[in-house]
Amino acid sequence: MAAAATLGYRPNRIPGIMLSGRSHMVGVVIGGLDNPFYASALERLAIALRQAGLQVLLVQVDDALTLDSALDQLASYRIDAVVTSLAVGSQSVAHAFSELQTPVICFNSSFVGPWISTVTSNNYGAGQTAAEIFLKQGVIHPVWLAGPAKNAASRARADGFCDTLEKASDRFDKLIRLRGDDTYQSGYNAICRLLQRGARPDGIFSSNDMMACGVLDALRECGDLRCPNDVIVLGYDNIPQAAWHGYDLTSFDQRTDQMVTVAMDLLNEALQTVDHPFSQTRTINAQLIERGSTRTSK
Amino acid sequence: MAAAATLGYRPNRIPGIMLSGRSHMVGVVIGGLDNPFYASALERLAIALRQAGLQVLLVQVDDALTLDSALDQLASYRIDAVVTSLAVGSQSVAHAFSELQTPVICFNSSFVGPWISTVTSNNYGAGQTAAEIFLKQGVIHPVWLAGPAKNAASRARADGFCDTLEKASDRFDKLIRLRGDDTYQSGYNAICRLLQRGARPDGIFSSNDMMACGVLDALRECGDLRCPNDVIVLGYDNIPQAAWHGYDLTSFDQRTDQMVTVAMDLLNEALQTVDHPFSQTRTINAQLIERGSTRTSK
DNA sequence: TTGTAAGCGTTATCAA
DNA sequence: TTGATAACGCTTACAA
Repeated sequence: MAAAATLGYRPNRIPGIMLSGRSHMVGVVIGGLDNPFYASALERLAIALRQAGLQVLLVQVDDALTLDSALDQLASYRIDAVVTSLAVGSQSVAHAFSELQTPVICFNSSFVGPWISTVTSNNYGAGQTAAEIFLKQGVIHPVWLAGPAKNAASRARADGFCDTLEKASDRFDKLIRLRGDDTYQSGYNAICRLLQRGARPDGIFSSNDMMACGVLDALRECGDLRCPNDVIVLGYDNIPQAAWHGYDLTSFDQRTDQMVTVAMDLLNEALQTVDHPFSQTRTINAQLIERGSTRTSK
Repeated sequence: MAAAATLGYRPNRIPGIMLSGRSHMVGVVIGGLDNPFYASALERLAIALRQAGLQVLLVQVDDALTLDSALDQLASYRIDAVVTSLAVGSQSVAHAFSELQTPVICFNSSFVGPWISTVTSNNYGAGQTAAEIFLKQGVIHPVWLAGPAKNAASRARADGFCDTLEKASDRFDKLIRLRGDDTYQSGYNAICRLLQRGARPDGIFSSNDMMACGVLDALRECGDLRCPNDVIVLGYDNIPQAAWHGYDLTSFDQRTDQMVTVAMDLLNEALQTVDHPFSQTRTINAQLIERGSTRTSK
């Protein structure tokens, strides 16, 4: 032991990988780290994985092409599993994951396939809650600001929101549907254009907080509608900026801590059922964080 | 080949690691992903490493204890090198890195040691530039909002700023020095307290953008000073939020793209001089991005 | 050109 | 309890 210490000997884990076929490495596939929500999710996930004795092999993905080659590489390193928080995904992505023959845990995304498990926020339910808030606050001219069409979570939020609005269609004007790309700027632009067209919304539900921040800045700079007195704004993700005094944005918190815990449970289960496709879905209720952007004294 | 395709065969890279001793994996040690600057730096770094054919073994570190055990694990996986963007670091951290006997590239941090190379922003020079802007804009009551004492980059910015102010000490009131911890809230609190004490600063240089956003919100909410007419504000990092309409913050861009390019150069050099300590330092000039928070018509 | 064998650093198994 | 040996899946060097 003394000799080992002086020589700076470190046991080599590589041979063990060859023997057991388990590398104790997990591929983590991410994209869009510029959204603080994903950055924070990655941080929590990395902590949880380290505590479980697993290494994080990080793969940054911007398009489907890099994903394919990245997955090939992950497979070559004999990773035990893949965790991904890719929001935007087609069925071809799901197919690429399934071909790995390795457990895949989808974090807040919604791929389906034999090896794929999912932990997701209750997007539909949150959409319903948003609609109920609009009802309670007496909103008449509602606006829905969607994320990219490929974002399944955004679609589910829209469904819950629209279905509930329609049940009370006598109390609402026709819903205005806008589309953004989940960035601040797209939220800003969408609302500026809307106001320039002369629309006077009194309730805006944004598919995520980044766009909602853009919405709030657009309201301040274009037109004369004031939040929350003339128009209330609701976001999703509860990013740190939502709590900044300049925004004070009501938002749905996805409770990433719970989601990570559940993801780790799924991961452990999947790792135990070795070489067999493992597929489960778990849903976490988002938690409404009420702030100034919906606080009106009407 | 046909058989390989049907059976889903993937070459195994693990034996190659044993033979060559090179894993083509690079340990990336990060912390504080809640700061968008670090999230974006990580994203760019991950892309560059993948393009260089290197895998990213991610290590999330919150304290020195996890660092030690994490480095042990990295060593066991026979990583080729370490890249870190840890902002806060003592000499004991540098020692832990050096013990790895593996090339370490410090990204915007400043550890010293035989195996350690560094690429850093020209913090001192940016501090000078900030002081010159204050001079030009006729600032009389300057404020410096520092980051954590352990943050070497923040100290260097302070040095450049203070040295230049002192050279023109006849034109400035005594510099007020505040301390934050690089978070939004600490910037907000620092300025609220300052204004409550009755101070009337007319120029605030914040060690990073997160705190500067807090500063801007504090100015809006506490006291009657307006930015930029009564007080100008300067940040560092040029995070996306600095460009948001609600902040419109003048900031120094560290040009992470250039820094990543240089870091990759250093990495390649270090990987070629195998088994020999490699140590170099490169500095990148930060670029001033002028926005509304310093645009005054005085 | 094709084929065989050694070796990488561990773990695990079986024999002494 | 201890010690020798096979095995993991490739690469490489050398022999046929």
